[in-house]
Amino acid sequence: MVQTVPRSPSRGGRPRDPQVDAAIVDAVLAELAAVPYSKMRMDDVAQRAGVAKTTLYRRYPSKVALVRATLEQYLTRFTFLDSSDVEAVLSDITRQQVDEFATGAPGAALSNVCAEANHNPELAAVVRHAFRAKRKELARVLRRGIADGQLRADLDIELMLDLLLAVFPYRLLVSGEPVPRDLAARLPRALLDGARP
Amino acid sequence: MVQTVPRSPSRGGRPRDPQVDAAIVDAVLAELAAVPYSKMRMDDVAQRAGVAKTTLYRRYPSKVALVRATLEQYLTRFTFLDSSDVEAVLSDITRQQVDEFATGAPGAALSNVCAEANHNPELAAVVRHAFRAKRKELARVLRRGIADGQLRADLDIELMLDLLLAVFPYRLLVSGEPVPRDLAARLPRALLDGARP
DNA sequence: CAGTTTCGCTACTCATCAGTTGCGTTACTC
DNA sequence: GAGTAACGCAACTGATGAGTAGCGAAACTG
Repeated sequence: MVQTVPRSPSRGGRPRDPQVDAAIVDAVLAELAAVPYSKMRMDDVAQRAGVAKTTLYRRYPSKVALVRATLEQYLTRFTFLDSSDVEAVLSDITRQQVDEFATGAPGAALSNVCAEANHNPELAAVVRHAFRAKRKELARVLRRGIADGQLRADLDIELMLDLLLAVFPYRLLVSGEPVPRDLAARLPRALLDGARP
Repeated sequence: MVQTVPRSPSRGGRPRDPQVDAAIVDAVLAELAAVPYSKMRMDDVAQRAGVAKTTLYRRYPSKVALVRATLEQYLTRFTFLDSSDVEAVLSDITRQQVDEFATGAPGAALSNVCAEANHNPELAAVVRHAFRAKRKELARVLRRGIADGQLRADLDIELMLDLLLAVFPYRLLVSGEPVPRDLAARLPRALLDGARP
């Protein structure tokens, strides 16, 4: 867990402006949506946040620390639907992915970070930790589905997880094709066709 | 189609060494397997190829031109199995992908280029052209499978293509997990489970 | 042979950008 | 008020790396 540079413990002095914190995070996400990590410039982040570059370095020791902290904050937003209906849970997951990846800056930023993470261990750790957590949760859903007879007993769970999570990044990062919104419904339907007992 | 810098048309003079051409291509693939595009240095390519940097610039006007030309050459290697058995064709495709992505420098280079292509239109064009060609060919296989009754008539072909091609890049670029070799068999099997009439 | 082009080598130019420094100002605490 | 830390601003350092220039030598053509 990357921390911002902490204030020195002694009290007193002008307090940090929390609006500045928020503005910086937003600016990083916006910049990363537009350019890859390697081309994201600290000057641009500062300017977009309406902040001096020195202010960035008062909070984060380096560019990578800034991005890491921003990502960690961003990646905690995913949630899981609490339902015993496997198809409902999976549809909800894919719908969230469509919302993230198909539209808006954060999804584009995430795909850019994935691209960079390929050879930036610091960022890879953050991204992979988040995706692993998601996989773990999803695996539990599938095992429960097997236990109560919604899914085949010999289901290839690991592969199923890949298929659920792979399509959206693939379209953004590799094929470059747009992500149609109805994919949120088509994906779990197609996968479950082969997964029922 | 990026060309090497052509020799001036007048004949005479020392001919280009074709071994140098090959060494350069190999060196680019090897470098790109180790570092992302943005960190690939022309000096390193030259050194690995056992060639002077000026020699690179005699053939390619810029870094991006060098990488593009190398990729175009590399991406023409994929082939399709000529068989009427859909599962056989799909298994062959996934096997080729495993060979490419799970092992060896070229696959790692490709994933690195995919990462860079995310915001480098010049490279994106090359990669996407190659993947689009592959999709087209695969779509034909699936339609044939529907026509002769191997596959369901209401199969979601587009989604099927995504699922066939997405898993390997996903593992490399996003989840960072290794690509087990038996995925080549598990993937088409799982997909066909839900695709038969 | 003369002419031409490739090639290795060394050294250079030049732009970019992360991170720093110093200073004046502002907003708090005691 | 005095002390302290957050801010903006502007100028700077220092490293990195794409692309270039000039040289001497090697390899071909006529």
